[in-house]
This record gives sequence, C-alpha cells and structure tokens, in this order.
Amino acid sequence: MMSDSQRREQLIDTAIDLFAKHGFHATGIDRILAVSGVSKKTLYRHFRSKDELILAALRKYDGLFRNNFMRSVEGRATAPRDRLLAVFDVARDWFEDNSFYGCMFINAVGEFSDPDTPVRHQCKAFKSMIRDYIEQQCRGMGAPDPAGLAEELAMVLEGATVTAQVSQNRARAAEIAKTAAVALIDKAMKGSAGG
Amino acid sequence: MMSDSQRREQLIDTAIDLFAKHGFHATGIDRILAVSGVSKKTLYRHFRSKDELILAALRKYDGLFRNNFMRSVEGRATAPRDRLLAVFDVARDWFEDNSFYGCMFINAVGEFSDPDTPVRHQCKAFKSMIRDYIEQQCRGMGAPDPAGLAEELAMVLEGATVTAQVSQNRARAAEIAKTAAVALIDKAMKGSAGG
DNA sequence: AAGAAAGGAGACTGATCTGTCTCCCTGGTG
DNA sequence: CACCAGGGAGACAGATCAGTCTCCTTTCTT
Repeated sequence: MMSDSQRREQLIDTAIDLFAKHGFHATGIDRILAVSGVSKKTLYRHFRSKDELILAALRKYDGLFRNNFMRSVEGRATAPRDRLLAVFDVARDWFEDNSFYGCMFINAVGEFSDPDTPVRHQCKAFKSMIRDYIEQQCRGMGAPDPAGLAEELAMVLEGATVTAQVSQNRARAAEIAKTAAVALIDKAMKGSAGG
Repeated sequence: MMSDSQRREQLIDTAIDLFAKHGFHATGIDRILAVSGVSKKTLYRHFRSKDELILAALRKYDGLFRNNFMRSVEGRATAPRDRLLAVFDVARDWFEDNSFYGCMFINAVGEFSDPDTPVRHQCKAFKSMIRDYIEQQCRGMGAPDPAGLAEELAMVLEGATVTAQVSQNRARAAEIAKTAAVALIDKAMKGSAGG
C-alpha cells in the first residue's frame, strides 16, 4: 500500500515531469492527478494550492539536481580544474537525456515575471548554488579571482543550456561551452601559481 | 480613424508587450483586446487563432529586434572587433530597459516544448540570425575559425541574457559577458594576422 | 463481525479560456 | 431622410481551469 508521504512524493515527482515538459501554466491539476494516480482530495491535503505544489516541485528538483550534478562531477575528476571541465561533460549527458527540456528554473522565470515571488527566489537560489559550487572549484584551483571566473563559467553553462534547448545538436552546445571554458580558465590562471 | 492595418499592428504590438511580460499561456485573448482596444471580431478576421497571433508577434519582434540590435551595434563601432564588443554594450542597454523580461524566444521555447512547431522554428531562426551576425563580424575580423568563435560568443550572450533575467544586477551580467568575450576573442585571434 | 477512519472517485462551483455570432451604432452615399 | 456596410461591444457556447465537497469503498481496530 502507499503511505501518505509516498503519495506526496509521487505527486511532486509527477509535477516535476509535467512542469518540465509542458510548462507550469499549461499543466493542469487534473493532469497531474491522472498521471500520478493520486486523488484531488489528497493533493489539497498536502498543498494549499497549485502554487505551493509548484514550489515543492522546484524545491525537490533543486535537491535532486544538486546531488546528481555534484556527484557526477566528482565521480569524473578530483583536481579542481578537471572538475570545472567535468561540469561540461556532465552537462552534455544532461542535455542528451530524453527528458531534457531545458533548465526548469529558466523556464519558470519565463512564466513568473514578478521578481518578488517565491518561485523567483527559488530560481535565484538554484543559480546561486551552481555558481557557488563552480566558485569553490575555482578557489581550489588557486584562481586569482575565483568569484569572477565562476561567474563567467556559470554564464557559459547557462548559455549552453539554453542553446541545447533550442538547437537540434545538443552535444555540440556542451562541446562549445567546454572549449570556451578552457579558454576562460586559461586566461584566469595566466601568470598565477596554478597556471 | 484607425485603418484596418493599423488595428492589426496595434494588436500585434500589444501582444508582444503582454506575451513578453506575462508569458504566452498566461496572457488571454481578452486582455490583449482590452489593452489594444480592438474588438474580438477584428482579431479573428486577421488571425485564425491565438497561435497565429503568437506567431505574428514573434515575427514582428524578430524584425524589430534585428533592426534595433544591428543599428545600435553599428552606431557604436565600425571595426569588426569593436562591433563584437559593442554587442555586449547594446545588450547592457537592453537588459537595463524597464521592459526587459528576458529573451522572448527563450521564454517561448520554455512554454512550447514540441520541437516541430512553428513557434520553435521561429525561435531557432532568431537565434541563427544573431549567431550569423556575430559570425559575420568574426569573419570581418579575420578570425581563423569565425563560425566557432561566433558560437562561443553567441552562447555567452545567451547566458548573459538569462542571467540578467534571473539576477538583480543586470548591468553586471553584461559586464561579465563582455569580459569573457574579450578573452574568447583574444584566444581565437592569438597568432593570427588580425591578433 | 461491527464500527470508525481515511482515501479514492468524481460531481460540482465559479471563474476563465478560445472562438463564434448577434446586435447595434456609426458613417458614408443617394 | 433612407439605406447599407463595417466594426465595436459583448453575449454566448463549450472546454478547461483551480479548488471544494459528497459519496462510497476499503482497511484497520476492537
């Protein structure tokens, strides 16, 4: 039998799938219920409104992505510089996944334009998390300006994600981003101890 | 009095505004009618459906953006390398505009996930146009691999657009992108005649 | 086995969506 | 003034939206 908390997770997982695939406004509650097999009553016992379900989905997606992303990067490389490059290999795998529909948070920002909204705060937190992780590797590499380099690399990753979403050739987007990342890292490390 | 074609343009202009601000699914026909002051009958005389209005809006926005973008870049610089950098100054102005809600095409892609859709084709055409323009400048600069450099720079611009949309500090997104662009151009031109 | 509690199914409400159609007002012409 | 065409206003239809509530089945407890 399904416990109450299992139903809740089932609901959130289904919401993540459908929101990622079809968008937030275009995905109706009824569809989420039909796919998840949970009743409407149960949904509204766990979440006050659709907006709260959206928030819960974004939060869980943030955690899942964070874990998977960091574990994948760290499984591929140990040296900070190698990890920075591994970021784009992990991104390539992400882009090539069948269930890739672009960054869920970028898509959310496009649908929720009010900047002082919980959804927007969640999106900013996600982007900060990615940037901070990259910055940590930059610092470990001994970059003179780890924050500046991290912002550049995070921006390239962002651009690659969007490009992969729009274009046909998703792997190529990751390749180009990696090439650019190498150049940016080299420039940042030029003349420093780590370069 | 308003002519029929004026009403059509009024409709499209209003649609561009509202779609950019609130998204496509969240913007109802009735709201577009109320803001534009055009009647429903007239709308459906000009457009078969909302989807056709969306397409018309994307097409007109493409043309407006293209003209404004190229003219602004070319008004700021003449040498190809300077024009490539001017791209990010123009982007900075764009980001800082009050009516900036991110790239309308990126937002559209987030809401229309089916890749074989007129909307998606329009988005790809827009991105190709930007990349081709950048590539043209790269070629004029004598870059050894103008297409490759253009893809990198276009990706940085894309990332800057998204970052500006999410973050508070929009001007900074343009600054970082420009810094990264300088590094990428320098790397591409290293050892060549133009460098 | 009897009773109680909980959850699924889904009817229902009121709002809103796209798209059609009717009515009426306006303005031009004889 | 009479007539007629075109467009605005908006009623209307049918679907779908978020959210509430009722009914009934299932399952657990005693």
